[in-house]
Amino acid sequence: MAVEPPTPGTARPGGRTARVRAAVLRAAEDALVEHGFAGLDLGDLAQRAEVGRTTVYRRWGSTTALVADLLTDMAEQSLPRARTGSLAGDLRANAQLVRRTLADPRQGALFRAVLAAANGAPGTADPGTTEALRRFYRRRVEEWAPCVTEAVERGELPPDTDEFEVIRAVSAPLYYRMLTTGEPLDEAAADRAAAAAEAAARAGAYRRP
Amino acid sequence: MAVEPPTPGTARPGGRTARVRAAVLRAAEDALVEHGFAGLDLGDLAQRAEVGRTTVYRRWGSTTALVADLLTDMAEQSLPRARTGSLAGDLRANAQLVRRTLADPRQGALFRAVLAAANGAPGTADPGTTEALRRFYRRRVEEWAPCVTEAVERGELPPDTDEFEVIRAVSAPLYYRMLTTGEPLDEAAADRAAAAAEAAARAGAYRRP
DNA sequence: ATCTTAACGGAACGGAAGTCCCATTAGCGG
DNA sequence: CCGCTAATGGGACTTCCGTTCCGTTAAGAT
Repeated sequence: MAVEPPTPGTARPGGRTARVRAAVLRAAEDALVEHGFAGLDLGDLAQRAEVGRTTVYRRWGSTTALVADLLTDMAEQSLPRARTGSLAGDLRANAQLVRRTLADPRQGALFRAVLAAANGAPGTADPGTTEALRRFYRRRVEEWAPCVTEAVERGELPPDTDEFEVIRAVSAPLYYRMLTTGEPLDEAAADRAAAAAEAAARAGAYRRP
Repeated sequence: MAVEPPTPGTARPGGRTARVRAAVLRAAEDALVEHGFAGLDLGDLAQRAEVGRTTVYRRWGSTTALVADLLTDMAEQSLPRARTGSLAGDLRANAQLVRRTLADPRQGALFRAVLAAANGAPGTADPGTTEALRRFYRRRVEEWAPCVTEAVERGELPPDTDEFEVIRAVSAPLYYRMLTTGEPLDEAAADRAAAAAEAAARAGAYRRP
């Protein structure tokens, strides 16, 4: 006569449970790309994943919690950074990677939906979604930060440069453009983002206080 | 035996209709601040605004359409730009204004909710919301762009500098920080955003192609 | 001031989203 | 290989969102 298990899917994570999770997360991606976060329906998801409706409700409970799980899954697939030898080249490579991701119909829609999910329901929804999003971006930034550190060591940048802030400065204009304007994310925009971040970093705008 | 009117609220926009609109939009702001866009419920809104549920559904129909109307309303309250005399001062003033807005509990939550609404439901929802958001930001950028134009005329920046892009470059890092990291939007972050945009502009990173 | 009808609002309706119950399936430890 | 039970899934049930119907109110024109 044990009470309810704390969180379903933790005691027996292998085999079927893992298969169900993968199927639902993949279905969630598809649904987010098609209908966005606002149109995410757990019942529809169960059909897509060929999984019982009850299972989806029991395992995740809410759409935001499911997005949190999806973000955790996405964070595990980290992309290796470039190593071109120069700061300009590395930042350009990073900018083009971000641009390609956001400009891709599928990936771009997914990122917009995920951002909306994490920022569209404060207080009410579980804070786990916001935390998952932060972890995702922290990880991505940490992956590329060494580019800046190396540039500092080569003497290209001031010694007390905040390497994380430089990497974020590359992505920021691309995200801002995607979210607030309808202008396309072309390669020129990515190159400009990288060039601007580099110029600002050289001028010492990202030195630690 | 006329058919349904095209859009309710257009033939008799005065008096009660205007009062209802104002009450509902204000209630929508409150609800967005409290529960975010995902928790926006038209029925609850009607109660807050002390208005018939039917009216809200007939006038706006969906939560995204209501946010679109709210954005149109917000766009009309444009804030005057600063005139400090120097590019650095003007950009700092703009950065601090944006920072203050996003850091404010009410305004910040409202902006996150609105961004989520406009970017969280692509395809399915009316594209009017996205368009309203773009108009809002186009207007804000146009309000501040003269700062950059004047700096160009004073010879502080390259002649073919894209003034809109410089203004966007000031906001971008602040929005990116708000959306992807949990770090607070302090005054130092705003000053850094302004300094970075200025340095990049001086280096010619925002020259038109 | 009066008339027309656009717009509002209460109430009842239909349907879908989310929950509960319980039988069935299949991890995982022995 | 066997047994225990975590996890799944079908179906009934409940609740609430969005729509429809229709009478009432008041905006705007004459």
